[in-house]
Amino acid sequence: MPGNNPAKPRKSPAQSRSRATVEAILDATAHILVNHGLAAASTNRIAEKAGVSIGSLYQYFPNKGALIAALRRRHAEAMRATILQLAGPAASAPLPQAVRSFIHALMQAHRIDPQLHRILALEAPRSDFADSRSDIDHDLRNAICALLESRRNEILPTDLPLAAAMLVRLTDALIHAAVIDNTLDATQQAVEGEIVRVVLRYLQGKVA
Amino acid sequence: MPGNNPAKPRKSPAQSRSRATVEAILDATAHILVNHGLAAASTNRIAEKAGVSIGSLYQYFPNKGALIAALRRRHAEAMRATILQLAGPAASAPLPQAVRSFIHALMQAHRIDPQLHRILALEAPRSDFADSRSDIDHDLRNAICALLESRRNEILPTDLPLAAAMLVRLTDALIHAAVIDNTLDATQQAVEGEIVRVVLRYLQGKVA
Amino acid sequence: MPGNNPAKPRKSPAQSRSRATVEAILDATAHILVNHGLAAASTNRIAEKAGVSIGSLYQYFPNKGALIAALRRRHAEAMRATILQLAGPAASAPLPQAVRSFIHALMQAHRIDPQLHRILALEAPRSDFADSRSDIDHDLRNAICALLESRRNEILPTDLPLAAAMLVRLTDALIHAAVIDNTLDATQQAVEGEIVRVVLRYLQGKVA
Amino acid sequence: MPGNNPAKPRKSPAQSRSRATVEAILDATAHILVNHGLAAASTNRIAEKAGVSIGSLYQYFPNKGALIAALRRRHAEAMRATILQLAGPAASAPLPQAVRSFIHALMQAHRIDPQLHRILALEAPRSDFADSRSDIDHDLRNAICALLESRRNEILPTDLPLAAAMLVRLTDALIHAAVIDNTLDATQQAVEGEIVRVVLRYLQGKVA
DNA sequence: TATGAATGAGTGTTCATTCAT
DNA sequence: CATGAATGAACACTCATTCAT
Repeated sequence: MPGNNPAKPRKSPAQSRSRATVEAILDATAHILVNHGLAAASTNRIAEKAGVSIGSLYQYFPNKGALIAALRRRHAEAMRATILQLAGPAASAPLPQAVRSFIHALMQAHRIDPQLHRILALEAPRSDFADSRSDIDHDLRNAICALLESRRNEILPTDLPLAAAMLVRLTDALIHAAVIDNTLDATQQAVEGEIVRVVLRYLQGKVA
Repeated sequence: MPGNNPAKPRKSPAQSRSRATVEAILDATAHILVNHGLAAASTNRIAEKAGVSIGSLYQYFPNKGALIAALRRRHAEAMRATILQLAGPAASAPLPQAVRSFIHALMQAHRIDPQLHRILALEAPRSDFADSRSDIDHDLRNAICALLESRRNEILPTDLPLAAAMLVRLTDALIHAAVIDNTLDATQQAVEGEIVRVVLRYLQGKVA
Repeated sequence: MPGNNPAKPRKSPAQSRSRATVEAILDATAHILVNHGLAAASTNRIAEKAGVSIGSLYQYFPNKGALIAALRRRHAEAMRATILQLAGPAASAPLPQAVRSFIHALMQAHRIDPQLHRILALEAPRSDFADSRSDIDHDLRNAICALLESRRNEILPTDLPLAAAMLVRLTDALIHAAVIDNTLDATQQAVEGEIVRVVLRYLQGKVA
Repeated sequence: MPGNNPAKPRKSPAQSRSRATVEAILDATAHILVNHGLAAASTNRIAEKAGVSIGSLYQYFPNKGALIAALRRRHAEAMRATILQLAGPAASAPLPQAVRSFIHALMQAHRIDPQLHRILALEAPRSDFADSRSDIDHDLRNAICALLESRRNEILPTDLPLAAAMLVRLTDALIHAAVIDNTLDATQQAVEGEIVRVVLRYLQGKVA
């Protein structure tokens, strides 16, 4: 009998409705950010685009900053998942292969929604709330630092935390240039190879 | 016409007054951006700080975007001058020395007004695509590309425009991290040396 | 009909549940008014505090004004009961004693929940003209008028309805100052004595 | 020649324009408070009624509270002037005459704009800013206390500060009842006489 | 009958920009 | 040319109330 399924918890429909609303709001936010810019992303416009009343938006997000932060979190989570999936297995491979996998994973992660990534990374105010960008960077830094330490006798740099921090910034900047700003006048494949070379030469003085 | 001296004056005092007013407005803008943040930089507040009426501000700048753009231009010009002065002479030095000078020049340029640079680079909305940041980057890219080409037999990369573009982005990102965000947990001297190593190993496979 | 006991039950549990819900809502309203102020007393917050859904709140009260009015009524009823209990027996006492008892009863009534009384009396918007404050004042006025008339040869005022009305306002204002606003810079005991003197001198020209 | 009068200071027209705008805003505020109540007095509505843009309103008042406070101040000033003018001369008269003048002055002051007075006294939130009501009460209390002290051997009360405070509250409440709420069922003249009697009997045990 | 997600008119306030003087 | 009073669209956010479930 439809409409009276005792297996489903009573609260479930309400929860799924809520979740759908939240997703619609986040989707609308991303859409407006990407297509009209941060300045155009007013809460009223977001609500309208989401097909939801402004009151509903504020039922789920206490203020605009929290909304942006949630979107940031969602996006960061997607990137993190991609990175983990693609780079995780390569952590124990020989260094050149590990670096190649890592760079590839980062580039793929940046391809999830490059325009959104650009706005969240560059324009959205950092001081708002729960900066997930620094979170992901921090995790990455730690992971890379560990990876370097496990091979400290194969590599040239001695201040490993510094090397790790620099690698994170460096790769991030180059990948942004390649994937997001497209200011490198070269195919993304070519750039990927060149980033690998930058990193391997920095770490080992050679590529192979 | 009485007193119409075609040499230069007559108009000059007015022009120098104008220039002084423009400078006062730009100074006030920079001061407020640095000390109170982008959100506090309203045109009325800028005019007040500059000791000028809001009407006068709009006599010199058609809108707020033009004001920010002018400040950006002025700041970029100061950086460009610093870079030219410090790195120019080293262009013909041996590669390691040239790289060292270049990196040092870039770091000094970022030390002119790091907080202003941060806001202009990351927070202030760029009004149109033809902005001064890409200008300075473009010039830098050309200069470096020329430098690489004049030593194409000493270096490993073969796609020199790509290498130049990557070096610009890479150094900029690392210098920002060191000078502006201070997120590298190391002294600026140490970072400067490490950036030099990244670049030289990328170019030559070795530092010396 | 099985189990249909005509005595009282069947309906009673539902009614008592209703009453309990209403009481919970009124309690929550009073609590929020006293502890967080009128501005914080939103219907949603009241419902939450009462452990009831916002829908249920509107099942029992057609709108917010009715809710406040009900709370006002409940509070007035409590005050009325206190006054009746404390002042009733003294109605037939000699005038000075009667006045003393009356004033004391009024002060005690204002001590039931002074903070709530303050908000209901001063801040909460009165929805319609037929409010309980005028009710209690009206009853009081009549009672006092009767008391004065039964002693019209002992007292100075001749327009007894006017005297009664003035006494009600006068005592109310002074008790508010003493118990609620505490703006008299004197102990409540001292104020009570002084109010008695004001009243007795007005009625008799002397205290004893 | 019209439009070029060098006798008038340059800033004068601007100042008079400003003053007119401020007055218009305060007038509009008072009008809306009186005719539509506190709840209807939104800043946008006030600006509209004043024939002024909402921006202008905020040029002269930093927030709504300051606007209400300014209105309160203006009204209190008018009342204070009336009281001073009518009661000032009587301060040195014999007590009965002084009391009569005082009460009369207070009643006249409350007749300036009774409805506005009612809203400012009862509904407008006290916690906002510069509570002029307490100011005027405080001044009154001090004035009356001084008056009582100069005649301490003619009067019955011994705690003069308390007596003064009570007289202020008492007269205020009775005048409100007479002039503003009109809940005394008597002519204002009759009430005025009766208030005088309350006060004189309290102070002297007799009226003459 | 109870629930709570959803509504949307309305609030106080800001600020880039204009224009009469 | 300079002034600064004036503008008003726009913003982030609230809350009494409704209604599908």
